[in-house]
Amino acid sequence: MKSNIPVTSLQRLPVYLNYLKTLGGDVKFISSGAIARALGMGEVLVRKDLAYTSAQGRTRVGYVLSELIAALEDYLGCNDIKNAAIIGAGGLGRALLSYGGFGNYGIELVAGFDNDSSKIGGDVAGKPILDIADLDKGIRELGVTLAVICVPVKYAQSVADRLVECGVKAILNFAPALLNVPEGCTVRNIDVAANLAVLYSMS
Amino acid sequence: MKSNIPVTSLQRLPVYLNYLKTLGGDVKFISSGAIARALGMGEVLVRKDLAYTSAQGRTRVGYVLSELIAALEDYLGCNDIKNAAIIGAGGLGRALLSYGGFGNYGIELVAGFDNDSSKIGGDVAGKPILDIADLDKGIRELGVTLAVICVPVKYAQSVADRLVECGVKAILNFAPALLNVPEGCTVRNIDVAANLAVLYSMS
DNA sequence: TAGATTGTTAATCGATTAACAATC
DNA sequence: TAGATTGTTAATCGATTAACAATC
Repeated sequence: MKSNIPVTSLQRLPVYLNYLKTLGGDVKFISSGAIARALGMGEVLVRKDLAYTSAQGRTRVGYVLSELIAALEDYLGCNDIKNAAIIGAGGLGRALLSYGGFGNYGIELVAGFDNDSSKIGGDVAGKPILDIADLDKGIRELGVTLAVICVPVKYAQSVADRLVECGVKAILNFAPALLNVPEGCTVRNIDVAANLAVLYSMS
Repeated sequence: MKSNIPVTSLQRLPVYLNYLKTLGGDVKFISSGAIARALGMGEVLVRKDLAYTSAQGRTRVGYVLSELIAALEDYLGCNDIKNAAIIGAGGLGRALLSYGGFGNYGIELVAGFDNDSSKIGGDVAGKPILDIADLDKGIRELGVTLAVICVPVKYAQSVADRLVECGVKAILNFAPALLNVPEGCTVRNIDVAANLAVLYSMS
């Protein structure tokens, strides 16, 4: 959808946004050089990345901080509200339901799903836990387009199939499973243990 | 440490390992082509990646599955036991303490740390929750070299500083903060909300 | 043998960096 | 004006892919 931005650039945009938001209200302008120094990157790369958005720098001055933040938010779709669901209300699923950071990107968590009858009907941080047997109905009725899979690995593929079937466009998968999904749905796996092992191998 | 393997290759090794482990006990050999097809990648890339490990394929046959798994485990250090701690025993921290997947990579979770007196002295999944005031002492005594930061963003940098001070070599950071650490310590941030937003932008 | 597969060398592709003109 | 900064074009670098010799 996002024309021709490299994925690597796209992945850096939230990093810029995050950093810019930490700057106090007295900062009005910021240059690509200053951003680059703060983030330990090359300044040309910063300018190129920012150029994919609608941000416009001013020569001799840099970028107007508020405009730059707005451009990044706009590009990342933070102003389009998107509904998301957490599938699996175990420890991780519940932690994510309680996490407030999704709102920064226009993502609204609308429900969790689980198969445990002691959880179904309850809520976490105000978000209802629904019966995973009603996943399809719930996803459709709530207009969910993003999902996070936090179910045990053996259920992950069937959950993904049902999500795709219901029109979910992007899935973040915490189960250590390779999910097979058709074109039109984007999946990303996050394997915390593997990440830590790789970090260790790098050090 | 790992000579000259590209980070991109290194990050794929756990994916191969995971896939290979799902293959039933009746599979004795596997070719790079079969792996590539299953994972949707190019077969030359698979061979190149595997060549960084001690794996040796056999012409006409492929790799001996058990040998290949062993080579990957060896390369990723799954046979060196490394002690890890989770800093912050909120929802996410506790979920990670309960997660059994670390053992696959030779990572042993030895403790959680928190500042909440109602949690200190307790345990999660058999792992003790220690007082974060004693972080330095605990990390040193327990021989922790890997850490996962799950504390609120405002504490993240100071926790990181203390971890580095105590010799922690790799940090996985779930707080949405840019951590400043010296050479010799590797940090990786995981921002679940940003990941989901990027996925959405890609679709 | 013919065919399948590995491992490596060369070619391609894409992302990052360097150079620089434009501008205020 | 001089200097700082953007945005873009060209060069470099690194990772992926293609080609192919070796082998069983």
